Amino acid sequence: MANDSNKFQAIISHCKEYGFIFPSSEIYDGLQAVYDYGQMGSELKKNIKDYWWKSMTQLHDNIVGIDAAIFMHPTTWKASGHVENFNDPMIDNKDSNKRYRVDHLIEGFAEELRAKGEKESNEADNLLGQMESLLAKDDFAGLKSLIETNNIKCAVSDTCNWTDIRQFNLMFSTEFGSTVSSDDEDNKVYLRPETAQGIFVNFLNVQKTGRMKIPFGIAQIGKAFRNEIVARQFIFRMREFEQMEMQFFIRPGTQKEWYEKWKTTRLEWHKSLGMPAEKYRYHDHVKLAHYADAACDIEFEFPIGFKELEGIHSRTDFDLKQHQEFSKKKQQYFDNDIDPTTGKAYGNYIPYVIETSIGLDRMFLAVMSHAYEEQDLSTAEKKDSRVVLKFPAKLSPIKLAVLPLTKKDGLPEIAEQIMADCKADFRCFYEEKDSIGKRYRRMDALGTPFCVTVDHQTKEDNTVTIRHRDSMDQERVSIEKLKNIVLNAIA
RNA sequence: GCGAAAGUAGCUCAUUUGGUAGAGCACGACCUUGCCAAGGUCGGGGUGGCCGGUUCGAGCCCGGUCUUUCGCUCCA
Repeated sequence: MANDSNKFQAIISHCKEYGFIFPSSEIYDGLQAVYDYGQMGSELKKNIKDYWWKSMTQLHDNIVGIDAAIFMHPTTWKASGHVENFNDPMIDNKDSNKRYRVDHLIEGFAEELRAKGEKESNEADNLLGQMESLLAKDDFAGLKSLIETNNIKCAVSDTCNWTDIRQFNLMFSTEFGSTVSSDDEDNKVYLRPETAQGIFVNFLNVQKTGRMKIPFGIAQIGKAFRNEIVARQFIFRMREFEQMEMQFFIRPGTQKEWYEKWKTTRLEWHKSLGMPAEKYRYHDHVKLAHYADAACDIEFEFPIGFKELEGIHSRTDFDLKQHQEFSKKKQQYFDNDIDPTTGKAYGNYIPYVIETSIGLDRMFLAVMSHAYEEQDLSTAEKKDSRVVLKFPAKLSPIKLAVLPLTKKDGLPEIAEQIMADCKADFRCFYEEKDSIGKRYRRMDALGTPFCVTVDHQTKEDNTVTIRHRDSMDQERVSIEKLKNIVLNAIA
């Protein structure tokens, strides 16, 4: 455990030192739980994105992508349940540090009263009535004094030593329009807490304009924002993060089989990157969210333990039904296929939905923490070690480093020529400083799968040595074969 | 939010009891070497997180504050 914690720290340091991830606004002491991707990190992140996008859209005939705005009509979040379910006033007991939802605390107390007798039962009704009116007015001071005058205690500490009541909003909000006052509720818009709703509200647009037939999916990659109470553990839980989601629309009654199919498909995707199977496990949800009839996580073994990486949810027709109700626009699909049991078309229905939702930043962390390796290369004569990022080649920020053995005798010129030949096809990096060994190690630390070295023999026979990151083996190949070797490895 | 620890050069760290900061790596120049890091010479770089107090004098003592890490708490 101590070791893994050290490893996690080492990864965080490595990410910063080699330009993968910086704390946000670091010159101002950073901003809690917000991070920036640097010159290497943004490449790796983009490569993960591309791999997901391609496997979802290009390799599935019936899945298309969209890119919906982060701002959405405020009613969206009433329909989705986010406004209702995730902005409860909370209160902490200072002695036990236990946090309660204010309504739960008071309701619990009322239940106790009710159990005592008729007189107390009336008091309870009175109490709940007061609570409702205070809640409706957002009168937190009034609610606190209600708790105190009734001497409502914490079940753990048995004291009445409470903090002020605070409102925890899951969603970030801002004002729409440049001249409105900030307390005007009508102009309040939210930064989306999930990308899914952008897909749901475009369900019919995509279905009709793309002439999509059920079953079909809509994929999207985008930022989402959540006011986590505690956001920590590097990029694992951030307030601003990026999701890669796919909503798959299906005929009602088939959700079980599609849920199972996507559960399997998604795990296969992870394994297709060469990540070991034992690093993954399913975690089935027992307590389901308000919109789901089945849900599981694909967990990955990070250095901080097994944690959620991707969620697969059977969301029923909850979202589309809600949007139909709030928008007063039908969210139905007409299914022309023949139902074998009735001999007639399936007709109109609101589709059911299977969601696959993976955190891009978490995927980044998974790839990074699996790739990171500190190796002891000591021999009897000499102590030696290296840090290597064993990324799958297709995800590596830099694919090929081109290194002239010396910076004279015309070797840099040949190296520049190789650069010119390759850089249109994949990311290359040129370096002529320092000893060749040092340059190899630097490339290892960035996860570059191939280094080619131009030496004096190159001038005679047009061959170079290509050095493989993981094995550190070298082989001599002709320059003209180089590009294909790399292209094959990253295909 | 609570508790604990930490904050000195880009990085990793030193500076015994308070006397105005050093090393290695990294970086720049030059020389040397030339297929797996750490050769030589020279050089640039620090208002010691920030603010205040004690003191003739503070990186070191005291108070506050910010940030980070760990644990608890919370989490669709």
